[in-house]
Order: sequence, then structure tokens, then C-alpha cells
Amino acid sequence: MKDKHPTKTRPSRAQWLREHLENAIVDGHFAPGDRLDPVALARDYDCSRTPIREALQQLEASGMVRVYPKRGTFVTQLGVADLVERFDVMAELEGMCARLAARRITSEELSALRRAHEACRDCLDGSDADHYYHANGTFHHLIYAASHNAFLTQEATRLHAILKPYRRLQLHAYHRLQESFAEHEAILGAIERRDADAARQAIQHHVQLQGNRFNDLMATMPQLRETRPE
Amino acid sequence: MKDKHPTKTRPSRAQWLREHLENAIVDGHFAPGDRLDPVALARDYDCSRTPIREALQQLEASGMVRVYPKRGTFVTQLGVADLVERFDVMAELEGMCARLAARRITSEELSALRRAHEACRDCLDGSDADHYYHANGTFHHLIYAASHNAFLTQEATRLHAILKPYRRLQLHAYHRLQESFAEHEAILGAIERRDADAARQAIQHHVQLQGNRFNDLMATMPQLRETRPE
DNA sequence: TCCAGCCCTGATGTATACAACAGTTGGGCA
DNA sequence: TGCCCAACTGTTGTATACATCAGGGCTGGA
Repeated sequence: MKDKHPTKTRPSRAQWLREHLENAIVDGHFAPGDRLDPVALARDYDCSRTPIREALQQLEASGMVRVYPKRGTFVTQLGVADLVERFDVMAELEGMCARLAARRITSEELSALRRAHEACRDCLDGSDADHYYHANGTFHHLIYAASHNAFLTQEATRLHAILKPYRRLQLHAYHRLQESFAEHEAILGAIERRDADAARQAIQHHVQLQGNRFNDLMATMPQLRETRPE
Repeated sequence: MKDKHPTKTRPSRAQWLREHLENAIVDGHFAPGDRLDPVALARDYDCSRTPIREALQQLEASGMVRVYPKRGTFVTQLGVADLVERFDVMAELEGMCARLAARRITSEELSALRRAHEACRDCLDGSDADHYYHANGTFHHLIYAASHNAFLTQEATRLHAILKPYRRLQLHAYHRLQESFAEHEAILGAIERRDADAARQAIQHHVQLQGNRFNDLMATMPQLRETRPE
């Protein structure tokens, strides 16, 4: 077969900005509700508004930001109901990933997953929430990839990124790290046993629990909506 | 509570173009693989390249088109493997919709769903494939909405739109309409009985069958990749 | 003092001009 | 005659200028 579009070219300025801004949002540099001022960003990144605008448009399409016409662009601020909906869908997608992963994971992928799990344990020992946060992301992403469904992986990754800023908020809850790790263990065990249904159930439980935990957290601090990073 | 951004404003030119082009692609005006020439579109719609570009960028983010840097923008052309992946995810999402719909559907929504089902039957009698195609879309969308999960509805609708151009190809297969209708009947019945698991299984079977059918169709006509509408 | 209407300001949305780059084609050289 | 390099061409990517519009403040009247 012939490759129809084999050319690999360096990413455009707008593309680079999209990734950069997405990371900035996911990593909490911009908080939900913050305004993204195109002219300020253009100054910061030393370019015109055009690539900034394109990057913001793409971020809107992926749900990271919300553009209010003639009003400005703001980092998506999800209400409790919105989050519940997204965690429900996330649980379903991750459940599908785990189900497929249990059937399709290769030995190399399984080794990587075990290593990621051990990395989580290391962060656990030091009660290093931020590092656990990162290792946790790796663990989940490896399961997505092990589904061997590129589209599913892409969608799960996107939704995971959207929820990441909110997930961060519940990390420091007491014993949450230990609980999370124990749930990971159940997931990994089910995948190792190639028990697709158990893996699906375990990870769905894991994600739903995150959603519920977050829901509780929101209920106890309703003033959280105005949080600014500065 | 106070509305933070209550202003409703008329959609911008780029926004309008996005919807218009999306419909044009979904309705088969542009075939997979067709190039979308910004300057030609700018002439056709009597505007500059700027809003065209923004519309195309947004379409790329939703997966409808693919932009090859410095090469051009083309309607997404999915290979067999890509389609299988997407039909799998579609089945999972629709399964979730049906499961939730069985539990949450209101009597009004159920009435609307029954009416949509009857509309399908009418198209069936006349062997009117195009109209059945449309009524089928309504039926599915009503199930999405009955899940009462706006995010899930949005995602399912988006994926449904991406697959629509390909779904069209298998419509005229012998007896497919009758089979499809019978499957709808099973889905509707399960929802009426509030049998969440049966509804999920029925619709997953329905979607997977579409995927498989399509797969068969592709296998029998490999030259289909160069199809043009003109 | 309060309200209504208008202008002003600052932002976004669009048009146009220019720059940079991939693919191509033609000429020069071995 | 065949191959390689270079300028060309047509496209996309970016910058800038202009148009348009929402919101806020001001002024005038009751």
C-alpha cells in the first residue's frame, strides 16, 4: 500500500500553543474560570493574536475552555452536575479500556503497567501527593493504551485531561492515596488474571469513587468557585 | 445563584460555517478524502479565509476533517481499522445511553421515542431508505437525550455524526432495514420494561452489527476509497 | 435622587497583506 | 541520456489593520 500523506512536518505555532496552553490549564497554571486574554498571551508568547485565537478555538472544541462571543475566553468552569456527568462517562470509557486491556495487553505492556504501579507505591511511601498524582496518570494512560483501540485511547485521554484540574483538588484528602493505590492493585490483579469483567468493574468503581469524593469535597466548600492561583 | 454569562448572542460567521460544513460533510455533500479548499470556500461563502480556517480547525478537533500542514485540509477518510475502533466505542457509549435511558426516561420522552419508532416503520413500508436513515437518526438521538446526561449526549451525537457518512453506505443492503427495525423494537421494548441491562445489550448488539456489516461491505469493494460524489 | 438613553471604551470577529514552506519542474552537468 | 540541484508556484501560516459589538459610565430629565 502507498502512504497517502507521509510527510512529517514541524508543528505550527498554533499547534504548539494549543499543547502548551492545554498543559498550562491541566497543570493548574490557569484555574477554572480564569480569563485567557488573547492580547496578553500574544505578548507573552511574542506572536500575533491569530495563532492564539486558533489555539483557543481548538481548546474550546476539546472542552478545555469556553468562548463567550464578544465577551472573552475562559477556562472551563464545571459545576457539580457537569462533573458528575463527566465522571460517569469517564467511568464507562475507562471500564471499556480495562475490559479490552485484560484481553489484549501484551507482556511488555503488562510489565510497564506493573512498573507504573510500583512507582505509585514509591510515591505513597513518601506521602508525595504531587508525584503520586503524576504516577497515577501514567498508570491510567497505560491501561488506555493497552486497550489497543487508538480512538478510545484518544478520547479517554482527552476526558482525563479535562477532569485533571478538578481531580487535583481531592488529592490531599486523608487516606485517599492509600485507597487509590489499593484500588489500583485490584485493577492490576484483574488484568493480570485476564479477568475482563473484574477489571472493568474495578476501574469503574475506582473512577466513580473519585467522582463521589469530589462531589463531597465540593459540597463542603461552596466558595471554591472563585479560586484564583495568584 | 447568579448567572455568570447569561448573554445570548448571534453565532459568529465562523460558528455558522462550522455547522454548515459539518452538515455538508455528514449529508454526503463532501465525500471522505475530498479536499476542502479554503480559498474556494471563501469565494463560495463570500467571506475571507479567516472564518473558513477557524471553522476547519474546529472540525479537525471534532474529528470530521484532517489538516495536513502545508498540504491542505481533507475530509477524514477512515480506514477499516479506524471504523472498527469507532464503532466499538459507539456501541459502548450507546449502551450507556440506553442503560441510563431505561432508568431515567420520562413518559413524554418515551412517547416521543415511540413516535420516532413508528416513523421508522412508515419509512420501512415504502422501502424508503433515505427517510429511514433520517428517522433512524432521530430514534437514536432521542435515546441519547433520554440518558439525561448532557455530556454523554453531546459525545454520542458527535461520534454518531462522524460515522454517519460511512453508515450511509450500508443502507441499501438487502433486508438491512427490516433487521434494523426489528433491533429497534427490541431496544424500545427493553426501555419500556425499564430493563436497563437488556436495553444496553440490545443497542450494543444493534451498533456492533452495523459495524460488522460495514466491515463486510468494505471487504467486498476495496476500490471504494477513491469514491467521489460528482 | 433615580432612571433612561446615548456615547465611549475595550474587547472580539473579520479582511487583507505578507512570509514561509512543500512539491514540482526545468535546466545544467556528468 | 540520466541525475541532481535550484528556482518557481501554489498553498498554508502569521501579522496587522479595520469593523463590529457588548458593557459601562455619563448626562439629562423627571
